[in-house]
Amino acid sequence: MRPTVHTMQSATLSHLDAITRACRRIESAETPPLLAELAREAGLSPWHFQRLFKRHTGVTPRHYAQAQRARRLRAELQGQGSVTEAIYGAGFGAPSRFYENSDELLGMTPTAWRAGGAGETIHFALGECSLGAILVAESARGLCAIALDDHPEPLLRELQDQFPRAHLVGGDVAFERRVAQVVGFVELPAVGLELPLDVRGSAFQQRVWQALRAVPPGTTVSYAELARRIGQPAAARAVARACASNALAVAIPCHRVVRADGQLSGYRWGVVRKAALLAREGRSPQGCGDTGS
DNA sequence: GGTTCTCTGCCGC
DNA sequence: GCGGCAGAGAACC
Repeated sequence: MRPTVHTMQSATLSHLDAITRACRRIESAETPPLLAELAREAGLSPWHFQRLFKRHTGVTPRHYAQAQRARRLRAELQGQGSVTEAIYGAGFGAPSRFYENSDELLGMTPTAWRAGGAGETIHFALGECSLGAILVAESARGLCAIALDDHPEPLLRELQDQFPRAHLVGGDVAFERRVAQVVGFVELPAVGLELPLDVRGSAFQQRVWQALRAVPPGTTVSYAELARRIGQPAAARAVARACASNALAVAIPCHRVVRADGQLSGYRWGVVRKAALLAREGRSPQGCGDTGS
């Protein structure tokens, strides 16, 4: 667009482009392409390409390929073939390769996943709290969604998008008590939430969310600091994306992540709610930027 | 259990 | 910013 900025940004832009192409390449490949191959296509050395890839995506090319394979396995398991066929179809060299890590990949055996996962039942309920409408959803493994909005309708649509194949069950009286419990927690996060969480995400996202849960109420942390805490100081942007992908408001306290200067950055469920949550925890949203690093 | 591939720290240009 | 090496470790067969 503007030729004057060309020299400043072209390197970064072409990197992003090359990494995006590499991602698409990994996604479409039958078996994961070699690092050297991806690097050659990006016009970079394997070492440098590997570093760039991780800086921008938060994961290494291999991790990305593994996540891709896990996604493909879930898709294969939706089909009619045997579990073994699905495992081979997803790109595993042998069933044993998969079973070594099945718990990490699916959280259960593939047969159980197929039986319960695809036709999974998720109980949900909508309620009201001081922050507006709230939706709470729970799978057999634990709470899988806590979401906030001004109105209940978008929350329900969002839940349907999040679990398109699941059997969503609302209006369950027993479950209403669970919602009351969660609302109580949202009103007073310091009391803690003693409920199992069904946290679904990539290995990287899981690490970020785990680090978030270690941030105590009444304190805040910057994206950069959070990136440091998971041992990837250069991955602040990827950390921010992982925070934004959080499906469990307040339980995974992404509202406690603020910009390095203490200003509030975005919040999936609205910056106003983020400010309210922080104020409630005894942390004024501004002028407290020192995250104590 | 050996081989191949990946990843990272470090250094040089 | 980028390339390259060494060494450790993971993944694979």
